[in-house]
Amino acid sequence: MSFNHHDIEKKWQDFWEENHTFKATEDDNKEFFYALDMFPYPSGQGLHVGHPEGYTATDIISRMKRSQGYNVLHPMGWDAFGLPAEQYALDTGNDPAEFTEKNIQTFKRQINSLGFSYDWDREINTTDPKYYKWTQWIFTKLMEHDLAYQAEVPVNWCPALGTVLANEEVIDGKSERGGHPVYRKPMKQWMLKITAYADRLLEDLEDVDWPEHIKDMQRNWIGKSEGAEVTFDVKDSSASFSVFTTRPDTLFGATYAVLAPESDLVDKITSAEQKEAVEAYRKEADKKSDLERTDLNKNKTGVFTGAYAINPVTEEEMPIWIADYVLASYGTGAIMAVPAHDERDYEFAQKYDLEVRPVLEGGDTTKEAFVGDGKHINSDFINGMGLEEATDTMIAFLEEKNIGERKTTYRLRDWLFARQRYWGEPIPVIHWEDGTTKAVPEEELPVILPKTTEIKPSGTGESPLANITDWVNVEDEETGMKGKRDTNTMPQWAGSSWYFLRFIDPDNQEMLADPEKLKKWLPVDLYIGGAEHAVLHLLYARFWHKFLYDLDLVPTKEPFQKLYNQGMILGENNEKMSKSKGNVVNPDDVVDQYGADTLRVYEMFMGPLDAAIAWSEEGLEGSRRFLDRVWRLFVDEDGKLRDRITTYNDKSLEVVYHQTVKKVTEDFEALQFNTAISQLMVFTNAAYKTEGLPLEYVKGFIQMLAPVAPHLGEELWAKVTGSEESISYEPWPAFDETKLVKDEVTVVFQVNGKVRSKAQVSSSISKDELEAMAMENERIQEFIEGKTVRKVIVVPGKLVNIVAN
RNA sequence: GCCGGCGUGGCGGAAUUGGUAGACGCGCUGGACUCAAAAUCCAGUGCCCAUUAGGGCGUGCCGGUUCGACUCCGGCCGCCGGUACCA
Repeated sequence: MSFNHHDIEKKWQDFWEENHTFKATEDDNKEFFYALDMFPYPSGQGLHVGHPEGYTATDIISRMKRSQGYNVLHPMGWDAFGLPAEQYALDTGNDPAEFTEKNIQTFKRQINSLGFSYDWDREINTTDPKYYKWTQWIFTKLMEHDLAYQAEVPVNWCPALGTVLANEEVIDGKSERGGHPVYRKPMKQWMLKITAYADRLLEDLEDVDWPEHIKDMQRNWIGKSEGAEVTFDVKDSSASFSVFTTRPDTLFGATYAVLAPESDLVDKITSAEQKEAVEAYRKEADKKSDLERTDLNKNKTGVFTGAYAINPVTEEEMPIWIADYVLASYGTGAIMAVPAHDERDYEFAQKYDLEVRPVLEGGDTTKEAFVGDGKHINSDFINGMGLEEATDTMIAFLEEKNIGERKTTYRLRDWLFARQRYWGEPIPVIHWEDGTTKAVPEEELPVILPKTTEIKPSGTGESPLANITDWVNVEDEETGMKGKRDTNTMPQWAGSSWYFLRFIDPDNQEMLADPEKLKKWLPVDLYIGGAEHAVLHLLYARFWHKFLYDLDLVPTKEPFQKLYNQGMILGENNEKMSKSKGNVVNPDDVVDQYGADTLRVYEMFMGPLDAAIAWSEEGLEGSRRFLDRVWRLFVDEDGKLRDRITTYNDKSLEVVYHQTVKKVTEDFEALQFNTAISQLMVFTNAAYKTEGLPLEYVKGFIQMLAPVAPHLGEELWAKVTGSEESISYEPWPAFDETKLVKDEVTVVFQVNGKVRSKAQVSSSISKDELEAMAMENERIQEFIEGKTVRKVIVVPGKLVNIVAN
């Protein structure tokens, strides 16, 4: 007889709900633990088998921590604004709010069917005005502190659709839907000045317990780079321009300069003869998207402007070119080219026959650029110096002459925060007829997203909100001044940048969260989610958190102390699961056929949490078999407790039990669930081979199993103890260090590093005794006969190695 | 190209202050139970040679350090993830 998962899973899910078993306690005598999952976007597809992997991991930790006497905050919510709902609305004419609500209900049902211990009293939804009031409020605070500003930024404008498209909606310069041409068009956009926090976002990575590769990805994204800014005068002109360089020490080798084609300076300096060529080139560059410009980087192109810059140290003339290998958006949008010591400049110089002047020893600049360190040559006052000294000397020189300075730049750019979409948080701003732009005051928040039956493109590039004139047009009650609401909405990243704070105090009407409560729960102790959010979500959330920290609204510099990324679950054919490949596993089917506990055990047992591993139906069956085996160990065919369970302890399971408590506890803590489960199996196998099962061990074992298989855990606990309480708050089992060691251990005897014999010995045997035993061993004697023993290595309790020749 | 990670049986994976390689599971083989099958329980299972006893080989490849290397060092090969005219 095996257990009926349909019955017991329903029974305990109902029990937990009725008793609010997982309502977070806030007892000041206990420690606080915050275990968080990246909340999902509730897509129409429903839950994927990948979702429960991370959710199960945090759930196991949450359940163990409750047992260990912590207050545990383990919440769930919905990141429910997003493009798919809007596209669905556009296609079908349905309300995205209704569609989203339906999806949420599906997700919630599926999540609950898996037995996660969420405190649903704290459920939040980013599309709920009670929630996004505070998202908007944070935006107004950012405005107040000059961290939100408007700028002209090019967008993907599709005239045929009358709308602006996201990058992922543009394929080869055409709209994904309809294949219409897409152009880059400058539009006024809200930007957030995340660059003001670049240094802190970089430095504070040192303080968090995150996987090193994720930290690296963030470091690369921020892309701090140190060097100097140098000003160049343009010959026969009052104009000048600055360049950023990481190698100011090579200034003597700068033989030409390049401006980004978009640079305003180009108009001023281009000579009459070159005007036509320059204009033609700029037009070409304009057509290319950023992606194309960087993609097609093998073949550099450019045009001479006819103007010359003066090299401030050599005072020689340097031709000024424009080329799209120089990006307007990085540094100053202009470079000094040192072809002898920069690969890109070298390639360009070769193509257009520009001078290559080596200023460093080493390498052969007739063949390729030399980018290493070397003694400076052809460089006047820095000749003979190495990289560091030459750089410092050059910067000192530039600063003294007032033609340059030490400078740090970042790859990180400001956050484009506006979307020309309907389904998002409205930007809480009014543009008044007197030309002023003001944030909506706090008491008028939230600015509610108006309901509409027609979500259609405005045709102007503005969001569909522009069509809703009653909503757009406002009048100041006191002064009668007229104004228009901003029709932009926020990107999906907005709501997810602070949701972990709201979980701490989800119903607060007065503020985003009570500081006292934040102090207790923050930072998040464990945050698990997919690696696809390694950069953007985590960087944005850190930025907002630091901003709120500066306003004294949150108590910690960093939001997430420990981060972990679950891996991907692949299809049985080892490929990414997708409908087209027909290898998608639906969690509903698994839960129906094998039960939630089986799914949880299987996903944790597959391998390391962060690995990408293929699904295996046979492996899944094996996990169910293990749970059945556990059930039968304690329960007989009639559903009665087996009389093997006894209060008498014959000690036959003592060592393995204490080892199991130690290993499971430590492995759970380290998120090594596969080896923890393996240890539970080891105990089960040992228990099958012995007569009596001490009650104490049975209870401890069930407690360790329960975080992974909670329904079975509760059911067995009720049967074994007769308790009517949940197992959730029973104190976690402890192990006794002195009982971990067996009296007898197997040692191996080696000759020249090869195992030749084994022996059972008392674990307390001395080194000398062990050595003597080895030397007397018959097999060993055979092997060392006629040889001279050179050395004997004895590792107590492990081995003896005899070196002989 | 650069950065990060990985490479262990038929398969998923264990084992790192250097000390019995292959825990645990899957699969497979045999046995018990059964009229039979399924399920279950028990046993075996890295590869090669050998009837056994036993021997040899073995953690991507080549080399090194060491009494002893999956683990440390040097050099290759392959795979995965991230990222890229970032000056």
